[in-house]
Amino acid sequence: MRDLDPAPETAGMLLEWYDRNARDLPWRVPPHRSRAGFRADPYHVWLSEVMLQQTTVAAVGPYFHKFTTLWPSVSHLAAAEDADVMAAWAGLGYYARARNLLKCARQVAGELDGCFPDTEAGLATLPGIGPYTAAAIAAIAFDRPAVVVDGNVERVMARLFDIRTPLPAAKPEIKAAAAALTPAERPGDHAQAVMDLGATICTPRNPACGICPLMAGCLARRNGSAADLPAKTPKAAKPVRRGVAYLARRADGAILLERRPDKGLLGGMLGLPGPDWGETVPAHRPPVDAEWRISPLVVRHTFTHFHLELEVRVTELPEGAQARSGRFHPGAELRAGDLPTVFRKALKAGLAGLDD
DNA sequence: GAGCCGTGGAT
DNA sequence: TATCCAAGGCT
Repeated sequence: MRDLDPAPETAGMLLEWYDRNARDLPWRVPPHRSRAGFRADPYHVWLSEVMLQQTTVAAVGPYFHKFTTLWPSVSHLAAAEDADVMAAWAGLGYYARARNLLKCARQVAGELDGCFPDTEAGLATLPGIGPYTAAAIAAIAFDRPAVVVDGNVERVMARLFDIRTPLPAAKPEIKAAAAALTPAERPGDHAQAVMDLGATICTPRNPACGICPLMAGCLARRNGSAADLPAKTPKAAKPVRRGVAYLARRADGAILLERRPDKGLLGGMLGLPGPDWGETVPAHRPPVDAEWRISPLVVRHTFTHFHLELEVRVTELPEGAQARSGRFHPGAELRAGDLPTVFRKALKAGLAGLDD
């Protein structure tokens, strides 16, 4: 591994930049208060960090507000109903995070007296808290000099040290670089400073090197490689999967929904019934024996690793109708916002087909 | 290590 | 339209 000594003034310049340019985020203690010794509520740090996993600040904002309003502490969250938490998370994606969030909350409330562990190792034992999140909470909430490495840090380090090894093979080298830069003082602000820098200046495309506080010491800028870093091994193309979703509406307006199994795609979430999605639509029976019509609107949706084309079939049923599985949700309690996005789209397409 | 797991915005 | 990508974790 290459020698990765940053210029001695680099970390200090980064913190000075952060003191002047830190973004105002709902879960953040601003630098002037951090310097005065104030720390963020560990519950807020944990909740925001889990929500921010592979998710933009803009998307997280309303969800963070909703969760902290509904459940002001980890103990409140631990006491919540599973279905309420999954419904509140609907639309944010990566639903295993919501299931692990509840597991973690119940573990903290039930076994740890409502207090999060204050060390990186302790945090890392909890569900949904991996290497990044453990380090981030330890640094931000508990002032531990943990080495925080997320996608922003990877990009900033790859450029600062002109690391051309492609990810993920470059991870050890990048971790060493981040460790060499992490200060003993204000490690939480330092971590947030690197991430803010990556989000606003050292961006994936068109990095604003001209206004970067670290421009003097940046090897990629000197070598002209900044725009090409970090290198990544190419990803596989997304295949197309096909499926059918059934929208059954009773005369009283209730709609048939199923809760999906806890594991796998959209695990634990409500959805429209239908066969599993695959290269072709498998032979199957509809959830109710009825006359089904095909909505003219095909739903297209892209997941992490495949494109989906979903046909929506619709029917109207008498008031007392029964289904083989799932539950009819009265129109009054049915909120499209409680569904994952693909089923919000399917519901909309199906209702248009029913009402045309 | 590599596949699985969402979504919406930017380019 | 197609691709990339965002404060990753789990298996």
